[in-house]
Amino acid sequence: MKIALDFYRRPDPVQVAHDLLGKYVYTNINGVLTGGRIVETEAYAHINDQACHSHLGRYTARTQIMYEPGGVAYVYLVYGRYALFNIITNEAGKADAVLIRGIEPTVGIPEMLLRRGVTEVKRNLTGGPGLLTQALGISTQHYGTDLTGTTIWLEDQQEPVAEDLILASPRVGIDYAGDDAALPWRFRIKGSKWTSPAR
DNA sequence: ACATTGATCCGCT
DNA sequence: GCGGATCAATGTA
Repeated sequence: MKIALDFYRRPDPVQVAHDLLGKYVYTNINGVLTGGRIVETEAYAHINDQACHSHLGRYTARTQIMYEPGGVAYVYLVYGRYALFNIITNEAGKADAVLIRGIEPTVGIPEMLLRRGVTEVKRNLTGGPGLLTQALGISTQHYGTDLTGTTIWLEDQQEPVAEDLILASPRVGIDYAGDDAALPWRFRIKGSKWTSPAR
């Protein structure tokens, strides 16, 4: 089942990030299907969260898509090298987002190896936010893509993740956010070898 | 128009 | 465990 808009438009991005674990993300780019199971996410909120690009109503050329109704892709370049794939959540004007940080590859593995320029199926194929975008072929040209369309979409395969397998911890790489960096808004499936290295 | 800064990854120690 | 790559977006003037 493709995930419908009401899933993304719920008001709490932390809940959406939590619920995305165990779901599947697919891309069909240049006619090639690739995809995998989501094992790591992070939530960003537009209020009371200095780490979020839209915090306190910042509205710029980069962040304008965040103010759309939930269910579109927010892709941006970080450190001049890596595209990061976010899902916009909540209703129009409430610019929340969930960053997809890690997936377990399931479909189109040969193509993903090719795109990543590696030969082994191990963590550095899709385990990390800048890596899974390369593997899935997601780039900044997918900024604003409708996630209920046929280029990038998510599916619920009815494989819920047991609550005691979900690890909530502080987000990484956002020291500039002050106290908000301590919020436990990073979700991982315990024991998955496809998440970012432990910290 | 210019200077600063990252929601990261990789290679070397 | 640490530092460098590398550049678009953002803030400041």
